[in-house]
Amino acid sequence: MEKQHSRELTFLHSGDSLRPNSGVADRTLDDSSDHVEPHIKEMDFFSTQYQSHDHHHHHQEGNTNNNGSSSFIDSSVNIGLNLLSSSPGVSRATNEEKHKAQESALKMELEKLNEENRRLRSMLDQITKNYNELQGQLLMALQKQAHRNQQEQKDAVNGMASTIMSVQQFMDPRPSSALDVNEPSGSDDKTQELSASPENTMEIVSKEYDHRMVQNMPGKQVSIEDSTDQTSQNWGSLKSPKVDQSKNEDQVSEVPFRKARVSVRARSEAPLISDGCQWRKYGQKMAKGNPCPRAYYRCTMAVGCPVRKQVQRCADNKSILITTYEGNHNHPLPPAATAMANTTSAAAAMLLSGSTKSKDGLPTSAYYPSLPYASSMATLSASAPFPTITLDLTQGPNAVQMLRPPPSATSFPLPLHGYPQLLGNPMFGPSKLSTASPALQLGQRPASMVETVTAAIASDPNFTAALAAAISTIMGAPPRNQGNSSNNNDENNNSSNGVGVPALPGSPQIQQSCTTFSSKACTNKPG
DNA sequence: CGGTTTTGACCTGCGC
DNA sequence: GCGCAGGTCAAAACCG
Repeated sequence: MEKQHSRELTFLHSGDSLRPNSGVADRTLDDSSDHVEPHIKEMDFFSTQYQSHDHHHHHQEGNTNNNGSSSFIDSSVNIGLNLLSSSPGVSRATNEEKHKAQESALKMELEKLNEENRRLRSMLDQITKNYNELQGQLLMALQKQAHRNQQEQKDAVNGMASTIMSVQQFMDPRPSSALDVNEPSGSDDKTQELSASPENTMEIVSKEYDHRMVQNMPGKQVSIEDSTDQTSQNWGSLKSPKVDQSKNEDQVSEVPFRKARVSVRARSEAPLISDGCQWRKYGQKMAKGNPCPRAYYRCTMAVGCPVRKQVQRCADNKSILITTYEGNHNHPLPPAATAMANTTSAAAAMLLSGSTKSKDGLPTSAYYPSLPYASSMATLSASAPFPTITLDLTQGPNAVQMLRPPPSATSFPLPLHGYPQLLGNPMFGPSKLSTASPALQLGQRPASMVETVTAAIASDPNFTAALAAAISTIMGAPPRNQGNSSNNNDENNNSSNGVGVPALPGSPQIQQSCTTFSSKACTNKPG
């Protein structure tokens, strides 16, 4: 079991080289240490892992040789084992010695375990980072494609020029961020806002985007006195759309879409999905039609952070946890949180960009014909006050699914094929394997992989959230891009724009107004 | 002691 | 205008 986690982690770590034929690793371990106890294997594996990570990707990279890398720990571990198991009949003195030896061996093991834990953590961090990076690239690619689609539609429909314009600006990383950022009078540092972190930049952009949506004007006019105030303004604007709306009739059509909602449903037994941010609960309410209370959280990572989220279990299926994010962080985010933010932002961006084109505001769904999964994302709910995107991670590979009745569990395009690294993702593991349609999902092949990874990572909600975010994003992207880009650069961070996307430490265009995991799919009432 | 959670009250929007 | 429901506030309780 544990051995398997390790393996999974290894693959994840090596990232793109994740392959179905994990048997290689199996063999390596099995051959070299068949008689060693599981936990020992684990240690061995981890350490190996770590080494390979730090130096070069030893064997995992493609070298199928099974020897080598496991010697280090094995030897040390074996010492303890031998001490433990050898010699049933000896004198007392020897026994005492033996005990001492055992003690020391156990201590050593403990220490090693601790070390391994630390290493694992760093590995997880790295993995998360890698995912984030990939995600960012994918998002960019996504945006580009969406942009293209819009252009096409634009050609087809001229009347929508203004809205498309706003979308385009939204898509364009540089201008938008540059626009608003330059004037954070109240904020500490423009430079900080600009470059400090991807998140920041994105925040700014998103804010601007909000305003654009509200005022239907290309940016910057809105004075962003203070990032905090700004965002809170946006937040407030949610409640009083009519005020802004009164400015212009044209905007009327936009108003309902000012705030996109990204609804993500995921199976989780945990009361709360840790997404890398710090939250403070500020309220709880019983929502109509749902026996489970809805909890309200506020981001406390920064003083004025306007981001809030709602958490509620689905009335139909209480194993499904629905989390709703709203607002933009006005502070740097940890990797895990970034992933989530990026994902929801991207989804919302897609929704918004698509929504701008549907003047009816009808519950349309296919705004991105060329994006198989994205198409299902951009679904608007006519009844909802805000456009809502539902990232349904409780379904199958069709994980990303917007406000649509889930297709029968049998249909399986399995985009995962294109995303080997996803196979090891806990997000799919726990949900699918344990509940929905186990066999169908990943059952036959790398099922074990998923399971093990799931088991291994399930304990780390942060990681889960991050991966969930990454996945949900990836799922919305065309498989090809993913396959290519994934391999390019896990470690290469920002500079690695295999996709040809502007480097940007973070996709500025992404972070839009608000991201929401809403419960509309299962609990919300129309109205 | 500071931060978080709990929980009832309050505010606001919306439908009738 | 009234009632309902969603969302927020804020004091008290709780926790590390």
